[in-house]
Amino acid sequence: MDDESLVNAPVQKRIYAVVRQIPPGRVATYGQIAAIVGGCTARMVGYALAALPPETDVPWQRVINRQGKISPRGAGDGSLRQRLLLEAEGIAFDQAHRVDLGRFGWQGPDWAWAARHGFVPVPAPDNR
DNA sequence: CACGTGACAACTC
DNA sequence: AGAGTTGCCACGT
Repeated sequence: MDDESLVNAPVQKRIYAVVRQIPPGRVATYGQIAAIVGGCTARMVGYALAALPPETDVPWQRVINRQGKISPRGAGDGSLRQRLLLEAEGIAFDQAHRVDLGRFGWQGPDWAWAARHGFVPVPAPDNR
């Protein structure tokens, strides 16, 4: 089915698929997405999200940098919108405009889902 | 805490 | 068919 096509799909498409699996009220980092997709660097994730249309179904807003902060984006207004969207989902920002990845950090997609898309083996998401 | 480095893919002309 | 341009990082020292 289309799911398997994902394996042959361009990297960006795979990234979108993973980001789409992030549940509301949860945030993931570029590096995390990159690690799940595999063979992809964190920057590639940023590039992919930057190429997303304004009406995409991909929750790009839930993807933030490793610092737990929102990327500055070119204009800067987009960052504000992203923050509002996250707050609307229940994500809390601290005084430093940072999100506690330990609380809201996404633990990764379901193994069954990942396996279905050929995202296995998935690198250990910091079992901590 | 700040700076510099390392590193890729997709789109358009 | 090829080349150039554009684009929301992470890590170590």
